[in-house]
Amino acid sequence: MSIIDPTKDNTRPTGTLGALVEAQIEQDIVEGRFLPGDRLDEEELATRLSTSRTPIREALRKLAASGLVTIRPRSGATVSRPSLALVIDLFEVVSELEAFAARLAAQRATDTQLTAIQIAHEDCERLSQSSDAGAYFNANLVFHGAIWSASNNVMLAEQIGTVNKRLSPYRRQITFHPTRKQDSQSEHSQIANALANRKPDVAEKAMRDHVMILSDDALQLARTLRL
Amino acid sequence: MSIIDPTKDNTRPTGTLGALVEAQIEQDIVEGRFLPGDRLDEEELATRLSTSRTPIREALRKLAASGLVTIRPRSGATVSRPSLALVIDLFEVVSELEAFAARLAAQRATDTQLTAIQIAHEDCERLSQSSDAGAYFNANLVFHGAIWSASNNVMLAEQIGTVNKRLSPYRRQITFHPTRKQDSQSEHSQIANALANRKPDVAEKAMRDHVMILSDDALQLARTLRL
DNA sequence: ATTTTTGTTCTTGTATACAAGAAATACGAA
DNA sequence: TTCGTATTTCTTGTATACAAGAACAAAAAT
Repeated sequence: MSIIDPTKDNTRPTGTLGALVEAQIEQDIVEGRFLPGDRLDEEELATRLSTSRTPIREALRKLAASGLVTIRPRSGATVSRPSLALVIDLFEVVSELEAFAARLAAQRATDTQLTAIQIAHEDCERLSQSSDAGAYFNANLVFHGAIWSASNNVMLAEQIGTVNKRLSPYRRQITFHPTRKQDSQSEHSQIANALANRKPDVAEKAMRDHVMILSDDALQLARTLRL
Repeated sequence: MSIIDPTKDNTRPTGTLGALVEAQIEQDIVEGRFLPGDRLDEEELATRLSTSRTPIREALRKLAASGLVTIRPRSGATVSRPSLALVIDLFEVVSELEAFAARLAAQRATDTQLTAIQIAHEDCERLSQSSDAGAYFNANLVFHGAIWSASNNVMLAEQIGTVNKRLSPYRRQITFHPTRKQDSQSEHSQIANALANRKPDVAEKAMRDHVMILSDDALQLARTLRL
């Protein structure tokens, strides 16, 4: 498991690498290379990212503020491992936010944004046939992201993104389910249609249901993993 | 303007003061002693809070992650001064979240939580007569907080709290309007009634409208302040 | 055997030193 | 004067040293 991407140049000595450090750690969590509960040793991270503890600490604080990391005073940082109850709460919040984004998108999306959604939808369609689960996961993210963006509410999009990052450890594995991809696609179609026809109520409901189903799957998984 | 509370002992040499530093700076922003746009000089804060730059920097990073502070690389930190468009977006998000919280509270609040809401409502009523605008502002916050908490969704309550902190510079001054307090109280009554009678739809709508009106007032103020 | 206690080690928390970029200022030319 | 440029100063970014609490392990007592 190589944390550092060998294709990237990590030898550059100067620059504001604090931000890079944060991005790197965040990626490692979101993409599942660090798992919930994993200890994040400052010195270990520092040597691994070839820097000192200072930028690491600052990055960890930021990630803690966003909820991705938990810091216990004098005890170090770990990847957040929220209780099942908290994960349920998070899903509840994100489904409401995404539903709201869909409503706003139906009201406000520009034509360009609508076509972007359509294209993302078609990409999903294509990849739902393929066996590359990771690719479908990413395409799915693009589809949802296009809607957040089409809500034309920057803060809403940001909030959804933050919450989604916290949920990604639990969401990531779901699309592996074979039948789920088919269902998901038909739900996407409903959503895309509602947006294209500018039906806020329909879009909102379709999106809420869609995310809720995802939530249920994720929660079932979380339960079997004895979260 | 004394940033440091003179009643507190700030001479203690040890302890995990990083958290205290963060809380202190956050308070200074939320309570309006630092205004949007104000520069947050690390060394100045360090001497003022009688510590070194390290804890200050870590606190500033955390606050930046929560949106209260903006850090431009190699240029230092300032209190975030979002554009009018962003403030509008934030209000839109928070009104939706609070509306959702009201809906959930109507569905799930325990009897104890309902009475807490009722008591907070009565406190508001009492203080709406008084001339102490700050006291009313705080009572109002308690009333809303009781509802967030009664939603029995920890993450939702947390999110609303975070967004509200970002808006506090713009919200704080509104309750000064004399007629507004009366209207606000009647809106609170509607909300409290809907919750007591467990009418989710009514509670949701009443809360959304209530927050929206506050938003409009705040935005008008923000406009006159040439945000 | 279990539990308590004590000591050691390891990690985090804080302070400080140094490096390096940004802002401000002063100077010179048009 | 005004603009451009060079220089200086100041602040932030990073590394490291030291302090202090927490986790761990070993030993002693029950």
